[in-house]
Amino acid sequence: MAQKPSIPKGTRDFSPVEMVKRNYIFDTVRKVFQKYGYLPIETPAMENLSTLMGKYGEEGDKLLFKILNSGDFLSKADSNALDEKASNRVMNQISEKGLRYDLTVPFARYVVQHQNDITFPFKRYQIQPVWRADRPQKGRYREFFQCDVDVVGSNSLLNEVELIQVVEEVYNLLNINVALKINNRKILSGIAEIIGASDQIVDITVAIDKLDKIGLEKVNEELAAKGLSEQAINMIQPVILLSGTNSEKLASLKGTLASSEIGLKGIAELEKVFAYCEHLNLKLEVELDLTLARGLNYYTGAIFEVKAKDVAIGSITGGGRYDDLTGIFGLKDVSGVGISFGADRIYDVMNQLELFPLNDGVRTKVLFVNFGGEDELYATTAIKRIREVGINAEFFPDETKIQKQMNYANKKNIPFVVLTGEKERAEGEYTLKNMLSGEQLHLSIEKLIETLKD
RNA sequence: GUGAUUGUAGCUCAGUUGGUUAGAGCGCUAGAUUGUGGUUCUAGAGGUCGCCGGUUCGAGACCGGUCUUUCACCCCA
Repeated sequence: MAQKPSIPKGTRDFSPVEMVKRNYIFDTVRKVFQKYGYLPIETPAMENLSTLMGKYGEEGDKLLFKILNSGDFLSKADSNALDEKASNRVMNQISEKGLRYDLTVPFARYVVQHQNDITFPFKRYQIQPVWRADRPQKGRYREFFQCDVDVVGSNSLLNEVELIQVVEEVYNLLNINVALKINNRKILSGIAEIIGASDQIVDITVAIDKLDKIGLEKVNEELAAKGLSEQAINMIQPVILLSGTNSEKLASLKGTLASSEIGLKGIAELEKVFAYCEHLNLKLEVELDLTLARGLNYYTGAIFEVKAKDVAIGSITGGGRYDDLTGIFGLKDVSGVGISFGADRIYDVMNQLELFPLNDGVRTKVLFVNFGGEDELYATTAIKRIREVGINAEFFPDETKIQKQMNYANKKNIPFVVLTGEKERAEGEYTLKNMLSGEQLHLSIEKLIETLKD
């Protein structure tokens, strides 16, 4: 047992059964992304730490996987820092690369680096794994796949609306019941502004994000613990407890935020997005949720989150608008908006609800039993013709007992088996066995292909 | 990072207050069946009880550490 190999905590192997299902998800989102004009890119698994650090907040920095420098890295490190066991100082000297934490920041880096080759607005999608060093738990892995779609170089709210359409179409195709929650960072900023706590917007959003989980009282306690005055906490109560339809909520907010220019701008943005969605007659449930904050500190406008309605697993898609992400890398005034589909959580949801269709396209339809000798060529020739018409076929590579070969077909769920021994070869025919019914037919090659086609 | 929790055959799990040679079901291999799988019958293989250390005459069981699993918190897809 001790010698048994293993994989790192929070990572997983994907066997054929799982990969067929995973690819179904990837193929579906890819198809939708392309339909809306997004094109694929890929970026390296590792980035320079300077690219990654400081983009995800303090918490995010801790969750970055760092890669040790090559060679005798310790001899180049500051011996004082080593003696003092000052992890942070030592880390800077022995590691300059890290595994990417998401796809958005590497994308911003990509946009800046390739700005002269890119035509804006630039619409791209990216389906790759990301890594986070937090403790695995339900629906949380250390290595997982994100499917990102982003548009950069356009301020238009049409992009927000389009992404909502993408969400609707993807989950419609996958047959998952979802609700999209939307908020706007500008409204949150407005709220912080009117209570005179603009610098504490992150604390405030993090706290009110927990309303569902811990309840109003605890949220208020947390706000107080963060140093908000009683008066300030009182002022935001109506905001936290806002209810009604989206337009009712917005109307009420307009009153509360009347004196905040930025707050009103956020409201106007949401109004337009809602209006367009209504016009397009989207079936997707889109709900304004002021408790939706999201920790990432680079969002500046819309914030999205999608939850599966039938499974409790946290959000399965998230995103938002970021006005100045490329600014950190030296390219000003490029606004972007994007969302990320969490493939692994979507998989978990679909698996739990048994939503995966039988995927016949990836299954072998017919197995030829190997009789060896001259029969091998006879079979190989027939298999070539069967494959030419697009039917998945395989030939058992070794001449072993038929029992074993039949069993192989059985285990792989192959619906048809062809027997081509001396008898068949002499008659120029093929014995086709239906593995479900057990029925056997003697057929010419033409009839065989015809039968396998339907 | 904090607090719990799990680990015995390939898989799912039994294993009494510490006591001889650690079991079951499923799966696997072989045979019954030399051109027929999925059913049935028979036989067989497969374990350093996660790892390291400690207590004891004696540890799968008790203690410490470590890794792993699962879950909550923080945070997040």
